[in-house]
Amino acid sequence: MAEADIGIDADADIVAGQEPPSARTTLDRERIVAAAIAFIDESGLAGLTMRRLGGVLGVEAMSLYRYVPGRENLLDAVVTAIMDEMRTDEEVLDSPRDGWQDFLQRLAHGVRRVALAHPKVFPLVASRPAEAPWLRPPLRSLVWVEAFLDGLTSEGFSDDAAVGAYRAFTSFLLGHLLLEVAVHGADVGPLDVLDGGEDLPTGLAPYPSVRRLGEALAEDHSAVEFEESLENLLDRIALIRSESD
Amino acid sequence: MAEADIGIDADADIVAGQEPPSARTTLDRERIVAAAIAFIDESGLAGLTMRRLGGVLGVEAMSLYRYVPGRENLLDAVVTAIMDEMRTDEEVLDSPRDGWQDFLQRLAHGVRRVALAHPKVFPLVASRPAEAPWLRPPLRSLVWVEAFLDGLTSEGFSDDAAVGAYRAFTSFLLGHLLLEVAVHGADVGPLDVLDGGEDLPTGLAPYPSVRRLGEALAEDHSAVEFEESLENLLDRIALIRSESD
DNA sequence: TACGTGGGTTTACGTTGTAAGTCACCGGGC
DNA sequence: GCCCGGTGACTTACAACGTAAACCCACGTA
Repeated sequence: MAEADIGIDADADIVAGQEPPSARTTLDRERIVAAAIAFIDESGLAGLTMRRLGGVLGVEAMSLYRYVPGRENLLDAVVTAIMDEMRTDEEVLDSPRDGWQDFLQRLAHGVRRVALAHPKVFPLVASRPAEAPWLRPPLRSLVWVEAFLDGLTSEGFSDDAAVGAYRAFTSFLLGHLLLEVAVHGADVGPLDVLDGGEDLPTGLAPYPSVRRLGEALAEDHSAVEFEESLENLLDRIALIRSESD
Repeated sequence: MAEADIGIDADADIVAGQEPPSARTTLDRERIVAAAIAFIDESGLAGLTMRRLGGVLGVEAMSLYRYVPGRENLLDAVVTAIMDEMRTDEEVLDSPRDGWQDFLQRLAHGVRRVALAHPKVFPLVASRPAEAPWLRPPLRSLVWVEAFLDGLTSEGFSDDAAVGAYRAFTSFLLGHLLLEVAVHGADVGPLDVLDGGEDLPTGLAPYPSVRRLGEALAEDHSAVEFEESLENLLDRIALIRSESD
């Protein structure tokens, strides 16, 4: 940043009407990816185009291609970037300190925080093809996979038990968070507003149970369900651990 | 193109070489949706365009719009269509017969069969926005939601218990099947072949655990994991059931 | 024979991702 | 001072997409 005021030089138009303080340094990959995340966060994945993304960065679409090979690759970068946010999450540890349960609890909550922080981005984590079978969503970063496996084996898990735990853990997180984020109004396109009517009584006469339970079904108990399911998962993992001794 | 020689009457080509009895009558929504599913099955979602889909149906792209409002709507139709396949699945019951455990077992396996039959389509089930909070993926059909809820309440579940079970059930299925289908090579684009090398030893020196466990991680134990997790889920649901008595 | 209409085609437009070429500036050797 | 390569943006161009609108033609019916 820095060169706030420009005296004489050619950037007169910049002086005219731009973002006041920070401003027009050069582009770089990180800034692009961050802008993409912000864009998806508020306009949805469908609304993200190279031209528009260039737009918010004050730049022509083609300029992005100097730093990003293409849109697909950019989306990949987006998913790894949001998972990287967990590295600055104080609650998440990179290796067990107070036992593996605590370790996994923190990790799970970290992922959940990421998902809730970016509900429109999170489905990408699941739908992007993984380039390797060990990079299961939503833990799509070698760093975290390594942390997971190493963490558990250091806590007395056999190799097989660690792998089994990894599978169960990812499967649980993916399912729960995807649904939580979806009900939270996730993937809705760029500009569609949900009509004010939360009501249901349209043509579901033939579905009496749904009709009767509709209200209960609409309630959002994600948080407690998450805790309970996670607790249950940890029990199962404890079992896996003890079985392979 | 296509209808190379036309005799006198236009139906000559039909006589020539079509599906024996039914054949190239007019288009209709069902045929279009079926073609879309087949197309995605073998070329991936990314490859599906209105023009190409018209192509395989021997018709111009715009003709589809007489039966389908647009691509988005078509994709929605695709997901409800594949979930409808379960209705012809003999193993799946539409109401409990030998207890709710059996009922849910059959339902779960039915969904799994659908997912495995259409690995490239299944992610759509998760990523399409649900128009109502009670239509949680992957059970994205009122028919099945009703069957689920009614089935459980008829087996002595309280309303709350049925709803809780529904949430746990969908969340489990979604997570597990999405991952199973993903490792099975799901969303890969239209024409990218996975390179023959299944090996891993590229640049993951800093990840010793991943390196060591890579082989184990690549193994596919989805089937048994599915059974075990499902068993565990049913236990949890039994608990939910008894708690709210 | 005339007609309306259902089912398909043609044409056209705006938007997308991206390959290729171009131009403006800037810092460093003579 | 001058030149000059390189970097970082812009411009142009193209094929493909989704889809609106107009059209066209063969048919069943009157």
